Amino acid sequence: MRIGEVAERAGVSVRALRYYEEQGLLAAYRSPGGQRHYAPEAVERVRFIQNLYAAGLGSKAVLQILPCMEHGILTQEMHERLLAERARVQAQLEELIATRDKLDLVIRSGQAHRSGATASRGSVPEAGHVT
Amino acid sequence: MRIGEVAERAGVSVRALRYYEEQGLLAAYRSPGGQRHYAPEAVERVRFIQNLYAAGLGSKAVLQILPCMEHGILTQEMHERLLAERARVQAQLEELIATRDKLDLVIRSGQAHRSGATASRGSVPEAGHVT
DNA sequence: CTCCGACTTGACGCTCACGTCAACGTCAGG
DNA sequence: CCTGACGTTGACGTGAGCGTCAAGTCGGAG
Repeated sequence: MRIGEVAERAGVSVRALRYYEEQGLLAAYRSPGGQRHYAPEAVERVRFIQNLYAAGLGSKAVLQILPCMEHGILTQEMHERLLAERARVQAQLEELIATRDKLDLVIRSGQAHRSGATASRGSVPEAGHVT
Repeated sequence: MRIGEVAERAGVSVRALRYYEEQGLLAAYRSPGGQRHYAPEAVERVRFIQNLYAAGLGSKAVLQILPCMEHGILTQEMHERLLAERARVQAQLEELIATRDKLDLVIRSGQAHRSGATASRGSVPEAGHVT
């Protein structure tokens, strides 16, 4: 696959893919003319990179974590690093849940202040969340 | 309270508080000499601002959402806006959970490749999460 | 009154994950 | 060979949420 197709399938820009290569996150074979060609697995790899970015990790962190995905070899240091990153993700997760619940409070209290009946189509948060 | 105390209690920098005021997110009374003085509630307000930032909202979004926290009045437009933001937070939440689980997979598979016994002190992820 | 730490207003710097423009090369179809 | 879509490198731009320095002011203890 060439860069445009990968970009479209993974839902990112072409520029982003070149940036990933520049950061050492995503390798590409080159055609004789110099064009990048990617293996099909690149698409999922890019999606995972996006996940890590969304989790608040920077390029350096992603660069250190990504190799472990592929070959599954963990040094002692990498193992601790992964645990630390997992903990950060988990903490961020719990903060996000708290924030979501605060938003729900505002929405529900606002609901009480409204006059007419508003049909709730499943998007209105109910009390007692599990996830 | 003056700005330094608010900053310390809320766990942010003095610069951040001035930035919030600049963005209209956090009002402050002024002493005759021009120094900022805050009500005690400012601390929690700042924490909530941080929560919203961490949830990926920008200053504009926070600016529109914050007033609803205080007086609890919701226009139709604001209600929809809040629902939309909640949906985004929820989506981000689910992506984060997926990312965490992927990290767990890497950690656990790496665990299998290790030689000796590694004492798990509750920090090693187990299968079958609920939250 | 003096002193010193906390505060003030600018204003510029920084990081990061790209966006965007310029100028040019590649490649498959007709 | 020609065309047009797609690709290349290089470089500068962007936006947000502050960090940081400069030069001066405020305010309470002694």
